[in-house]
Amino acid sequence: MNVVDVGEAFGRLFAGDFDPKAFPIALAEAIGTSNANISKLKSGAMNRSDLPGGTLLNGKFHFLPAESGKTEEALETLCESKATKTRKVRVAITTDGTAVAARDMKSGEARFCDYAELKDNFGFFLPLAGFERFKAADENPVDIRATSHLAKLYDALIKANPEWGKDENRHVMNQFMTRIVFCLFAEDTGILPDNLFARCLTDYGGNAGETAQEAILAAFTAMATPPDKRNGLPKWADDFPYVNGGLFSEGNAVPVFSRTAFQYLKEAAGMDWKEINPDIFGSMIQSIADPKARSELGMHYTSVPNILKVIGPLFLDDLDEAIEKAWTKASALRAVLQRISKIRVFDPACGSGNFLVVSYRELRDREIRILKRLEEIDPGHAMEMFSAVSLSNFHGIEITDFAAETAKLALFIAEYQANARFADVFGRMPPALPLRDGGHIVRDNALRVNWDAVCPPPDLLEEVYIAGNPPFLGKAQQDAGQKADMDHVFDGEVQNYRAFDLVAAWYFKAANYIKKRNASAALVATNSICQGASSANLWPHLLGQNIEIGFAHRSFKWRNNAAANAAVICVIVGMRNPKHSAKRLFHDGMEILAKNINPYLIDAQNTVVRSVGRSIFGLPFMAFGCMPYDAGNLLLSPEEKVQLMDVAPEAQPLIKRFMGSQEVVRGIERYCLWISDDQLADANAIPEVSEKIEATRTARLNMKDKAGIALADRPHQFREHPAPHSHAILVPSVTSERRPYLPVERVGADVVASNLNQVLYDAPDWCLALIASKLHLVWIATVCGKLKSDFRYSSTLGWNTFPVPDFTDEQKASLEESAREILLVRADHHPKTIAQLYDPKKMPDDLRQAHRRNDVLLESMYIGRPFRNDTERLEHLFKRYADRVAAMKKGA
DNA sequence: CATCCGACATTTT
DNA sequence: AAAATGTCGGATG
Repeated sequence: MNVVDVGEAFGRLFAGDFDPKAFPIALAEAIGTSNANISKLKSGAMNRSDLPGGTLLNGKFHFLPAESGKTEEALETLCESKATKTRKVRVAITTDGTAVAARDMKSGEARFCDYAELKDNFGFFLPLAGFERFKAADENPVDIRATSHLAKLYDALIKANPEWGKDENRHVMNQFMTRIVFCLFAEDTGILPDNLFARCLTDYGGNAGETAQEAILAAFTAMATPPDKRNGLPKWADDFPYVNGGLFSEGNAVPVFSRTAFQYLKEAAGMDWKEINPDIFGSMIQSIADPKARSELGMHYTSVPNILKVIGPLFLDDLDEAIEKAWTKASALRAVLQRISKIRVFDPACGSGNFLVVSYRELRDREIRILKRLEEIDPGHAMEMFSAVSLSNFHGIEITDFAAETAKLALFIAEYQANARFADVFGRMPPALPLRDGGHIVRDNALRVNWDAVCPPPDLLEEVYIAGNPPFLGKAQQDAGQKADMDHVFDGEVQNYRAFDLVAAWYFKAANYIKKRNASAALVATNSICQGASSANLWPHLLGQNIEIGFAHRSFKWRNNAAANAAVICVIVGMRNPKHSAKRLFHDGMEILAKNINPYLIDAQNTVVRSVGRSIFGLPFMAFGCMPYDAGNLLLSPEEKVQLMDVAPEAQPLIKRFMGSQEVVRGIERYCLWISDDQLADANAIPEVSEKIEATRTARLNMKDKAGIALADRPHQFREHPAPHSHAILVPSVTSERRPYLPVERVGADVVASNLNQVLYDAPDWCLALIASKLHLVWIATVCGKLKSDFRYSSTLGWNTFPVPDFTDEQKASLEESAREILLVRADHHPKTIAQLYDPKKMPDDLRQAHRRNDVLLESMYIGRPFRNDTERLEHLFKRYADRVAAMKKGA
């Protein structure tokens, strides 16, 4: 049974009306209980429930049918049942046929939905079928639960108040959610009297939330109004103190509550919000409410471990070193305190403020540590000051209204929590209400505003650290506004910038900001900004202005606690003004001290490899494959080919094999129509073929780009239609990074190479020996782009720049011999595919040997012996490359 | 004309 | 659900 099966079973078994007897049996069936056990459950022999009418399946679920409208009570009964505990029940579930209420006893998470929606909630029950939901070890489960409750609340409210989901009302809805979060947090931390808000809900919200709207409205109005100006409010609302700080000042609309919405709100109120991390939940709430991030559900918030990867090497580690040095001297410690008070943190893409929150928390923690130490070594000189770390030293820019609001709230909560820790140690704390001024968050477009205006340049004693995780967006995904932003940042300063990822604009502005100032910057980015074309085109402009890379985290997989993670590989690059201190390079949990960190994030000189149209070492021309541009109309699966041959055998000469990356690597069979101009009349005479040609014409005419529309003129052909040739060497353009050698294949004239291959038409076989070498793989892996972490072969960046010595004819001949040897060994293993043959764990010994001989042979032609390791390979290749480029410049 | 790219997309396990 | 691994079309220079 797999996950899809469970989903289907839920859809099938819970489609009809509710039957209290059949329900638990259906549930048991849906989670894959064996038929034998289902019979026993039916007969009652296996039912371990201690509740009348209940059904309990050991270790799985405990079910109790609820009276109409009483699901909450029934759920409580289930959770308190002794059998639930002793029988290790995972999920308690009840329904009255209209509403469903369930609780995961392990995680504590609850789920409420309509009976009809049960099938859409099957994910909640997956643990019963043996599929555990992901939970990271290093982050707080309370955050996740809180977010999930709030997300559910948000959904339920929008469902009950469809007009609140409209764009024009979004700000009001956002504000409402922020206020709810404030209340939940405040009543658990003593800012509001204990459980005041929860009591307001249970006492005045009605049984199923009928009067929740009025009750919450009264509470909000009270908090927005000083006590002496309140009138017309119910008496109980007087318990709510006046909260200013802008949080409740503007409007105070409250939506109508459905029963489900009310349940989720009470569920959220029942949690202990003291333990909430403002850094995480802030961004998750934001993504719940932000329509753009809505589908991404917290995908892009930066986890605390990742934030620490940025701010640790950026300034915290250095600060810790200073504290360590000063540890025994009060005056030195005071100097560090003074320094901490002058540190400013600036996140130009702050979202809901998690970088700022974590930075604030870390600085306050260090301050508390120093103050504690000062009391030990210099008693009697108590600090007058409460804390020298001011929220006004934290600057942010955020484009969306709700996120900016959340950032202010999150910073306030962080301050409150830090004050509470301070009180734990020193026993004093300033009053929490009314709210004071918070962080300096500007709602604006970071690529348009002058950063100096948001975060004034540091004076002699100050330090500014830029940190953040700006949005990543490839050139093809940017909208017109974002492209205009790119123009605004780069135009006239940098060439070829239109191909950059959007995040590059933040790097550029950050580099400009820190230049010649007591400031440095580190941002999270997609790894593509340190690969291929971006390394060559972007970084020389950043490093050219007397800026260096002080530290970097090489590619790591994006990960946070959101349900669905963004699929991207990231890097973090720290930029600074030149310094003597060590340069730190992090990778796979290791840290190395580098002499220099270059734009590919390796410890080497700042040489970048630029794309060129022809090989600068005289290698044969490598062409781009043929792009169908046909919406699939000119392509044929093996079945379609057979079909076509059945009805129109005369189409045979128009059909060729079609190979992209997959077809080369995994031996997949695919065909296409390949029609030369003089075959066109024949082709059109076959109705089945002419139909496909017409379909291609129509598809092209409907394309967005001009090039596509222009191609409608010759709908019988692919975009590329190379001259006839006798054979070709194919190099897949994207392939797995795990293989020890790049896949490469030699094919005859009967094959069309798609745009997913780079092609050497009619080239000598010694080229194949080059491509199949370790040396070439190392070069490609370093200077070409990647898709995630997989190799992306580029002719202009990789092949045309690949340094080779001037081979003699004998050398070429022996390389050809070596290439054929590899092909022969492969043939011996027929019908194994390249994917199977080059699986790092299963590669056959003879093939490995053939490649090793090829490597030894080739490398000896470079330096008279094989290279010792990849470092030596790269060093040598880069030197040859740089020499060549220098020689060409001289010649030009 | 000729590409490099994808806070991915789709398949495989 | 998580891991593996390469489609397809196009904006850009």
